[in-house]
This record gives sequence, structure tokens and C-alpha cells, in this order.
Amino acid sequence: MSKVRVRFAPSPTGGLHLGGVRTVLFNYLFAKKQDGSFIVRVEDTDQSRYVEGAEKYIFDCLAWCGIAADESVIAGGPYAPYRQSERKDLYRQYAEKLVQDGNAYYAFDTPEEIETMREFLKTTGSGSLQYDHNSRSRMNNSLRLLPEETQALLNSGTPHVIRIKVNANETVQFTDMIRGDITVDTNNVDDKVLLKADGMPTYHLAVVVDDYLMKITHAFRGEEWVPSAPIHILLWKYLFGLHNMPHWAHLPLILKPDGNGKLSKRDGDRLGFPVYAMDWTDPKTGDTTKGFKELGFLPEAFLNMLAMLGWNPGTEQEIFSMDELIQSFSMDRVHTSGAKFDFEKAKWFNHEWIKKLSASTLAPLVTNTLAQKNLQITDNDYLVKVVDLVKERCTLLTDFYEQAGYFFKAPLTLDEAAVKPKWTTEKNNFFEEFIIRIVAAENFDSAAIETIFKELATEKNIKPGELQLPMRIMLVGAKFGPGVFDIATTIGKEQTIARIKTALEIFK
RNA sequence: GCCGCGUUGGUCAAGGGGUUAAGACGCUUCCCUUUCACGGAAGAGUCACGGGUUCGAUUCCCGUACGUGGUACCA
Repeated sequence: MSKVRVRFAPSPTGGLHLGGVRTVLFNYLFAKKQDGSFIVRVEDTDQSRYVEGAEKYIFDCLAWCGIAADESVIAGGPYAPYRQSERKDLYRQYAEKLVQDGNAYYAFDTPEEIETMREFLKTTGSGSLQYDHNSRSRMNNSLRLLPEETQALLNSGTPHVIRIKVNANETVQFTDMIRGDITVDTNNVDDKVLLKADGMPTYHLAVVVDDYLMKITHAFRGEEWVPSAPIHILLWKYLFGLHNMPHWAHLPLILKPDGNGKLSKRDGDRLGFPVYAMDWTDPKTGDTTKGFKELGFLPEAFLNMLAMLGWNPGTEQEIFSMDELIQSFSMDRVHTSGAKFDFEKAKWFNHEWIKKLSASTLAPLVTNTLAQKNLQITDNDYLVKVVDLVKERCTLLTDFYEQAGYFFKAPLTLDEAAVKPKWTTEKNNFFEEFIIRIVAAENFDSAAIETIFKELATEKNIKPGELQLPMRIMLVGAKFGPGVFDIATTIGKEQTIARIKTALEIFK
């Protein structure tokens, strides 16, 4: 059996959408499991939609995800170039061959003429408004024109496209690895443009030619391609033979959480969650769309979450590392129906991953997020200790600022309302005495502090519980965080005393 | 409109002719903790509808409804 080769074929038209990343993931998992190759081919055949920087951005996203292409624009490879615009000249010969074999034809119709044809079709009450086996007999193409007429138009340089000739009354059948057999009546498929007037191929021609040339064995793409699959099957049949055709799998869509339809960038803006893998700034408008990365997601969690949207191992395991995914993944366990995106569940995956990863693994990432809030970390060992103490309280990486910030600088404000109403001179005296005792103490570990605290409380005849909350507010500023004595020992004796003194002034 | 694909709790989903129809997220309650989390326990909530086939259908078949995708010289 030949080596498995799969490809992800993005168009550089904007941010990398959730669904796109999942398509990458499934391709990648499948390839790695079979010890195959994962190829990234840039499909930039539509010059009008080309967006500056989008290609680099896509590769940045893949890098963040930890997914490396075996062959690509960047990595190179035996089938270069991997950018379709650079392969432009290749496609024409295949289109011409199709014309010669009678499987395609030249069409000289202007957009206006096609529009007129559709308007006419509407008046006839015909169900189909397509340029197809039926309507083409009325149009300006080499099928209807005399050979001399066609030649004359060609010679005079009249703009034209090449369209596939789909025969009437046939059926096209193919097997989808996820959906099983799909059969389509050719009467419903139109004569799609293969080669545009500018000489660029359309997606339909380009995928088939490149998948053949690049020896792709399995072609995975979104479900939105199912309706045009028959065109591709026909092209394979005409050009390279069905026996060389890759196996197909059409992945289910990721849908909006609320209403209906495919998840889009707009839904993220509207509902307040990211849709792109990383921040994307539109070069034309300058608008930035938030990405999962910048929001504080770990790539491990992002990918894990995506894998579970549309695929399920059939066991109760939900948390998977990339290696585990590669081991467990199989295309036949991918679902047929679309799944609504749930941001809450996405956050849950991130939380699980933050808990799962060690503090030292997390530390560099936390350093970065804190730096973005102008909190510079100089002591990594100290950071690791802090991360270990607070990580189970953080859902997103960005939560570390709030959850760990007070370990690095004293709180700016204290939650006075939580203390003042029940504040007494006895309590004030307790803390003044407490400072004296910890100054004198040899040990400043968590247990020692707790012992001193509780003994003094007993002496003063105050319940320790009534003193712990004020102490927390003194050290943290608010009602959250790990055990107070753990905080005290971590920030150290000096800081602890300083913060208590400051707070005592405020509580007075 | 036409064509394709789909339909298990609010969401992700396991299962698949006979089950008390898993599990997770979210939600509620309780325990732990005089903080917030974590952890633990419990709870509410489901097989779209109508016909078949069958001793028996959530599971198979056919319709309907609904959803979704396509219907571009976009991918």
C-alpha cells in the first residue's frame, strides 16, 4: 500500500477559523497515525480575495498548535511549488486536454449573458437555473458554435473560460469515509467553470490536478464540499482515472451556539468568544479579531476541545494529549452531523489542561501573560511556586494576573467592606501582637504561622475563623486565593508584616 | 425554488431491535473549606413527528417536519 499523504489547503483570505483548525487537526492525526505525510498547500487562485499577510498568519497558527507540515510553502518538498498561484501554467494543459477529449468546452459568455439566461430560465419555471446540459445549448460556447466560429473567437483573443461538460442522465457515485456511499444524478450538476478568463484554475480543477500531482491518498475537507464532489469525481474519471482518486471524507460543520448556521467570525464578536486561532488584524480595515491564543488558551486545550467536536473515541476519556489523539483517532468515528460550538466547554478544557500541566511548564507562559500586564517576572523559581499554588483557580492563562498578581506586589485596594463592619479593637490588638510574635519566630513556614496565629487567637479569646478573613484581605486584598498561611509563607515574613501594618491603618 | 447531507437532554455525546438510554459541559442542592477554587455526593433534564417491518422499535424502512450545506469566472 502506498504511503498515506494528506493535505490541508487553505486560502489566504483572512483569519484561521475554528473549523479550519479542526480540518488541519483531523488531517494531521490521520496522517501521523498511519505514519504518513501532512502537506499544506496554499490555494490562492482567487486574486480578488487575496489578503496580505494571511498566509504567514496561517502558518503562525499551525506553529502555535504544534503542527508542522512535512511539505509546504515553508518546508518545501518534492512537489513544490506548494502555492497554486505559482503553479498557474500547469492547470491550463489539463483543461485543454479535457476540451480535446470532449469532456470540457470553451465558453465565451459574459456575466450579463449568463444573468439573462437565468432570468429566462426563471420564466420557464424550470427548477434549475444552472449553466448545464440543458441551458448550454443556448449559450455562446464551443459546443454550440461551429468549429470555425470558436477558432475565430479564440484567435481574436475573446475572453473565455473552460467549463466541464457534465452529461445528462448519469449518476456519479462515491464513497465517503464518514458518510458512506453518496449518489448524485448528473442532471443536477452544472457545467462548472474549470479555468477562469484570467487563466487561473478554479478550486475544482486545481484540487484535482494538485491532489493527483502531489499523490494525495486521502482528501479531507469540510462538509460544504459535498455538493461539488461530483465535479471532482468526474474530473478524476476524465483526467487521471478513478483508481488513482484519493479517499474522501467530508467533515461535519461547526455551528453557531445559538441560532442556526455555520459558525462565523461575526458570531464570535456578537456572543463574546473567539473564532480564530490567533489574533487576526485585517490589513485593510485595521480591525483586530480576538484569537484563542491571546485570550489565554493553551494550544493543548484548544486542539483537545476541537478534536472532541465532531469526533469521539467511544470511551469516557475526554482529555487527550496530541500523542493520545494520534493513537485513538479514526475517521470512522467522526460524526455525520454538525456540532454547535460551546465556549463554556472550551474553557473547561483549558481549565483541565492548566491543572494537568506542571507549574514549571506553565511558568514561561504565565511570565508572558503577566508581562503583557506590565508585571515583569525576575525570579522563576518563585513564579513556579506561585503558579503551583494558584493554577487550579485559573481557567485561562490570563486569569493568572488576578490570581497571582498579589504575590508580586501588595494589593492596591482592600475589600474593606468585608472587614470593617465586624472590626474591633480586640482584633486590632490581635494583629499588632501577631506581628510581634512572628517577628520573634524562628520558622516562617505555613504550619508555624498557623500555630502562632491559633495560639494567639485562643489567648485573646477570639475564634480563629473570625480573624482569617481579615488576614486574607490584608494579604490578598480580596476574598479569594489559596490558604492564608500558604500565602504568608510564600510572600515572606517582611511582606506579610508590611501588608498587615498597612491594612491596620486602613481598618482603624 | 432545486439538489445534497443530517436529526439521542440546553450543549457535546455513548449506545444501537428487548438497557434503570453511559459520560462530560452548564444548571440546582449538599459536603469539604469561616475565602475563591479543587475535590466529593446528589438532583432536574432526552431518543423530532407519523406510518410501516417485527413478538418487540430510540435503534431497520418509508414519509413529514425541522436543521444545515450547495446552487459564483469564492474557496
